[in-house]
Amino acid sequence: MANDKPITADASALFVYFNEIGIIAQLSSAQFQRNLPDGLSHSQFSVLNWFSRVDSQASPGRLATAFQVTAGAMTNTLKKLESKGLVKIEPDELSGRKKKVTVTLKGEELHKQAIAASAPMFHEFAERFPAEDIAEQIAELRKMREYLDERRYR
Amino acid sequence: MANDKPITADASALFVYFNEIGIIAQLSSAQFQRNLPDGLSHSQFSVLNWFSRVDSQASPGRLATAFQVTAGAMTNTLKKLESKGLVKIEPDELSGRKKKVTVTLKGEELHKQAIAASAPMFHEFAERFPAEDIAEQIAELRKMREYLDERRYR
DNA sequence: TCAAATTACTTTAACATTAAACTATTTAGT
DNA sequence: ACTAAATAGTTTAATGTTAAAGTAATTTGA
Repeated sequence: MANDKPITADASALFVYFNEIGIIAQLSSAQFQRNLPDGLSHSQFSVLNWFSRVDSQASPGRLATAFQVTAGAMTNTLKKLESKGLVKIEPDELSGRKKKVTVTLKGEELHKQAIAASAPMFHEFAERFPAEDIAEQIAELRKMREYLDERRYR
Repeated sequence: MANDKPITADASALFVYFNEIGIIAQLSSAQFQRNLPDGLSHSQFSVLNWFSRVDSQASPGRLATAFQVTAGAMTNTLKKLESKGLVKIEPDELSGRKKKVTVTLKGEELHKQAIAASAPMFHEFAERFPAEDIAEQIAELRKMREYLDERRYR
């Protein structure tokens, strides 16, 4: 295992960068979870959120990849969402191996409700952090997210 | 539960902001974990990293608070670190309820090794993202992290 | 065409985390 | 000084995630 290239200032800064991001993710998600409608876990919310953000339908495998969880974990999450009537799971008409998952109307509503429930929190943040700064940061963060997203398939 | 204040553009941007951060945290931590020395879990590494970043000693409770995990989870993590000789757990001489946790030399070395193992990855990132941009982003992220850190105690 | 490899999803055992109950110690109030 | 409340940490049962093995369907290629 030959890699004794020293850690440069740049690489070290990136370690700090990802560390800060990890802490913010943990703290903000803990805050957010407190406001979730009863019985909706973070992973369940994430699936509903994905449907509102990315596509209106997906296979279980596509969702598992998107969230970097195993197929088994996604089977579990989708079963719970289905049992609450928040998603619909149908066989895929093009392939007997796949399934087609879509959000139900009830699912969409609960997603909206979850977001609305944390609106006060977001407003509190918004008072403290200028919209312009956040917009700039989003642009930068998006670059990193897209890079990581591409990179992981290689 | 009366809060029907609508979600403004600002609050909505913050939702996107935290979403991007959450995805980056997930993808980068998954990458990072692949390089961890055998038998060192992410939570175990985090504790070692905290000691190198924040303080040279701590009680289990302080660590649990720092990572937003329950005291039970920290008991478990510390037991494993102790059984591998990476931390030392002693009674606190000032209080019979508390314990004093410190990193051992072996723990410090494994921490360094873990960071060194992911150096190639960080160098790859460093090529793609200018040091200046990262430095600016760290400054912004730090503000948010500090704000969240204060906020959670209220 | 048919056997082997791959793909999609599910099931299961092991492990990490949580909430809640529990033990032990310290602090506060009278 | 005593008692009640608070604090620090541990244990336990339940839940969610993973890795690995299992089932079923599809694709590849000789």
